[in-house]
Amino acid sequence: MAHWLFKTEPSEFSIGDLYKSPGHTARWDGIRNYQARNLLRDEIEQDDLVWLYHSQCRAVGLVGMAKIITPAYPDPSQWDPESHYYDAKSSMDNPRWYCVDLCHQTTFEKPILLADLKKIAELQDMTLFKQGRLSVQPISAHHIKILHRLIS
DNA sequence: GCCAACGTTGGC
DNA sequence: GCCAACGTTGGC
Repeated sequence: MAHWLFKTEPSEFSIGDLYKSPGHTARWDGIRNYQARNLLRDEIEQDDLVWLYHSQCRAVGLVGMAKIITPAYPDPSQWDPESHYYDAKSSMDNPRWYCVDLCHQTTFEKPILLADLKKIAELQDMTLFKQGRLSVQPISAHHIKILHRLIS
């Protein structure tokens, strides 16, 4: 079972919003970056775990965990002209963008702040630091061990 | 709000 | 296929 880091801007959709969603479950849509899309569509599997990361806010960092409860499926918002995520160039028979559904698992008592992650030498080769803008990232087993220590 | 880094677009 | 221009992301 793999672990992933998903970024979100809490002003748009926070871990609290996920918790408050029906069944603590929500669609993770609006991914519009090809590298992130490829991970979603080709690598991510049902039951994988997601570490949620809040960006563009006062307390930037990892805020909790969720589980992927569906395989990737075409993101319906790409065909919705009313949606901010509408993509006129995506066709039904060749969908360009994918999404998954997530179920909230835990919200950390205290977030693991980016400022603290930066202080841990063993974490400096995380994708988070090497590809700062990628909104869907793998987390290696080695890094997971270290992160688990930070929340226990 | 600023700005650096990065991704996308489009003319050639 | 190159690359300049432009748009977006995200920490601070």
